[in-house]
Amino acid sequence: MESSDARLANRAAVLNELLSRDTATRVTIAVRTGLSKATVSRVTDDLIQEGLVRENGPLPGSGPGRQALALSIAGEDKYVCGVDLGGSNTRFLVTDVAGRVRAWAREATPRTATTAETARWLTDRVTALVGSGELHVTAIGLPGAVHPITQSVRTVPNLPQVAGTAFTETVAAALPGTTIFDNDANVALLGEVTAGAARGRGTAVMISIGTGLGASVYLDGRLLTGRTGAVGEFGVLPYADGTLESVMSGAGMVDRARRLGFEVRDAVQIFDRGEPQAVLRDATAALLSMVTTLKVAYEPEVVVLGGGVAPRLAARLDALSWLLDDPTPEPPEIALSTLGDPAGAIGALVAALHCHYRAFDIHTPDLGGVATTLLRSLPGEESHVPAPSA
Amino acid sequence: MESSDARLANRAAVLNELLSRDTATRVTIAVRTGLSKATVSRVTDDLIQEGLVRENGPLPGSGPGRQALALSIAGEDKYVCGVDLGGSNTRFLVTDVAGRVRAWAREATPRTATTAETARWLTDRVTALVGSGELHVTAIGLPGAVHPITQSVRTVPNLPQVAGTAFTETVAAALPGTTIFDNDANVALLGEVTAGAARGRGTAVMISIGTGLGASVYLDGRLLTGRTGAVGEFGVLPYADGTLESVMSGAGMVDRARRLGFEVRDAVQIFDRGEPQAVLRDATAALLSMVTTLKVAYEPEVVVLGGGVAPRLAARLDALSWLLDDPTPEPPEIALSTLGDPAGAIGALVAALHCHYRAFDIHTPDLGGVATTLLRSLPGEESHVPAPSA
DNA sequence: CGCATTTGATTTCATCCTGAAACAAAAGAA
DNA sequence: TTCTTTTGTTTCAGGATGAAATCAAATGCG
Repeated sequence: MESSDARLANRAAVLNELLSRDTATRVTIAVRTGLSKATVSRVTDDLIQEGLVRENGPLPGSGPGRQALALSIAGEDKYVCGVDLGGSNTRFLVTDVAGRVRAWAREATPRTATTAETARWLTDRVTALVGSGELHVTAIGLPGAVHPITQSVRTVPNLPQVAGTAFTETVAAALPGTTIFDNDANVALLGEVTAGAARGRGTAVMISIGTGLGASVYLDGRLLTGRTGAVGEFGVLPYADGTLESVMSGAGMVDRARRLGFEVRDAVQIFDRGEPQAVLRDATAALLSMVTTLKVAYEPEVVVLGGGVAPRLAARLDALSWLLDDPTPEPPEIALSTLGDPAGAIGALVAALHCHYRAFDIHTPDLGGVATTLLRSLPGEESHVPAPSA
Repeated sequence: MESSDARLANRAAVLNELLSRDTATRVTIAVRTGLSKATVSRVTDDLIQEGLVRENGPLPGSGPGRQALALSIAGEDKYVCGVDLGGSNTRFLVTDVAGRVRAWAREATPRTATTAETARWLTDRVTALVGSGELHVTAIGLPGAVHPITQSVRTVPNLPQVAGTAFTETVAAALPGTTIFDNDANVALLGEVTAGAARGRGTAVMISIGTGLGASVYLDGRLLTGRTGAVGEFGVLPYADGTLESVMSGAGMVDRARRLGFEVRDAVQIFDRGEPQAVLRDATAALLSMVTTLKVAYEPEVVVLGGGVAPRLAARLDALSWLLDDPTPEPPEIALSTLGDPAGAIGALVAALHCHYRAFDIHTPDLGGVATTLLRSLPGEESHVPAPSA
């Protein structure tokens, strides 16, 4: 199938318009995209033919004149899935291709399982959540560097069974449709850029402080992964007599506290107690150093702090008021993740949607509208599996 | 003037073909670009109408058949200029819009002059070198961060008189055509990417170690400047008890050596003597640290070392064989600048050419051919001013 | 109730651009 | 001179767009 360049751009424009508003007609699309009514009509007809768009009933008109036909994204039974496979918990999110939520879940990750068992567990959960729907794309964020070409996974201290290509290949083989993998920090940032703290920003950086330490970079409208997917592994950089990760990651802080003779369960506890002070002070200083490096490296508009420890760290940052003596003319905003823990699953879902439409040569730069309506359908419950349909 | 998208792309394809080969005909262009003969003919006629392309005499044919008409970039009298305004020396390079060298010069920068005097000095030199030609674009690299929108210059310890907007505005007002400014490390990297050590690479990073310390980033085919032009100022990052710049820049090394009681003229002398060892050791370690940071931040295909000290440092790097124990799966190549000191002027000239053609909506992603032929016309002489033409 | 008005969607038509193919031009070879 | 070969132009069909005319359907007013 070969089509002209302009045609593809117009298809994308029409479809993006449909994705961002929940109700649209041919005329409103023409006005918003700047295309002529004729072109919109033709493109729309094509999209309907291809099954990407559906003509709903007539829209009740407000004034005189013919009733407009409501258009919407078709494919209530075509599903995409976003997964955030974490070191301790895993979140699943299933929507149709318009981003309408179908099911979600949050479960403990089987930490001691083998590669095959973990893969089986994950695909079983996805299959169960998808139910009778037709799964088109699954995007999985996981705590390791994912090679963008080979999909091989590296450096996974938290979840060693997914390293290499065995896990990704097994999962991809067991799931219908396309399966893509990416670093969990990357998909979390994609979530924040699409619908969270970095919404609408052209360039943003996210520091994810969980068990480990990760950074991810969104530059001029694209996630920066690097040739091997290792971009953002700032945790390995030397700091003091260790690495940044050893000082400011959750595991690193707990480790240091224990060596000082403190009994601690997790990093959050350290913050809540305010002890050991040395660990807290060093972690804050390390974060400061990391933000400085990120600033020089990318000049982001905003630095998003994410992960379980982030809210506590942010409070300390404010106390230091380090932003005030920043000599940079236009310093980045510092923001907390607004999506919180589900950011990864939401970002993975956004990646899955991008992937789905890319297969139709449709570039979907802004899924902000989709993601926002999606957010409203996600209450705090742990999981939701739809009743089996007839 | 409004034109279709495909038309612009084809214009660009034809013109890029002409820029990269010194001799071309309509048929060879059609073959190389994949366009049809008809389209090439039409586009070429347009370009000739606009004065961008010229039809030269018939090309002596090798076999039977009609003689082909040679085409070439028009505009022998339309000039562009690249300037590398350094802390101690300034290089000028003037070519026509096809990159054919017209004049060049290297002079000591007037360090104690005022802003107005420096601007006057620079514009006088450019005007003299341009002579009777028609200057279209001047690109100037200077040792400071240049705000990409306001063109305001920041952080210029080496050349304080160009800070702010006074210098850039004065120069732009005094020179005909368009004048653009950028950081000197950025234009040097543009030179290396176009015709030097990073030729043809999609992503590359350059560390420029001169009096000061600068890094520049070329990512996926574009120079990364950041919102305010401050991307790459890794020199300000803290290192040991100072900053990276204080440890591994030329000025910083000299300063540290003198504090240790050594009498040194410049950093090169420190390397040649091999003393003070502490200064050398720290500088090497700092470079190592910087390369590690750059690797994590961008995963470049190649790291280019430039600036006067670079060759000496590179020798030490080899001795450390630090590349061998690099745990990264695909570590970047480390390369010395192959353009050397003129890299900045060449890169500035490339930027000027890009700018010139961009005004015609023609994107020139690869000026490698132009820059290479340009290199051959640049012998080691200090300057060359053309004889005044009638 | 009939008809003008208004708004939505489609169709028609002029325009622009491309590529394939036919055609014209020019040079060398037999 | 005539044929062959290569270059460059012209012609024509095929897509695609936008403006405008046209068709379609709903409201409101006399």
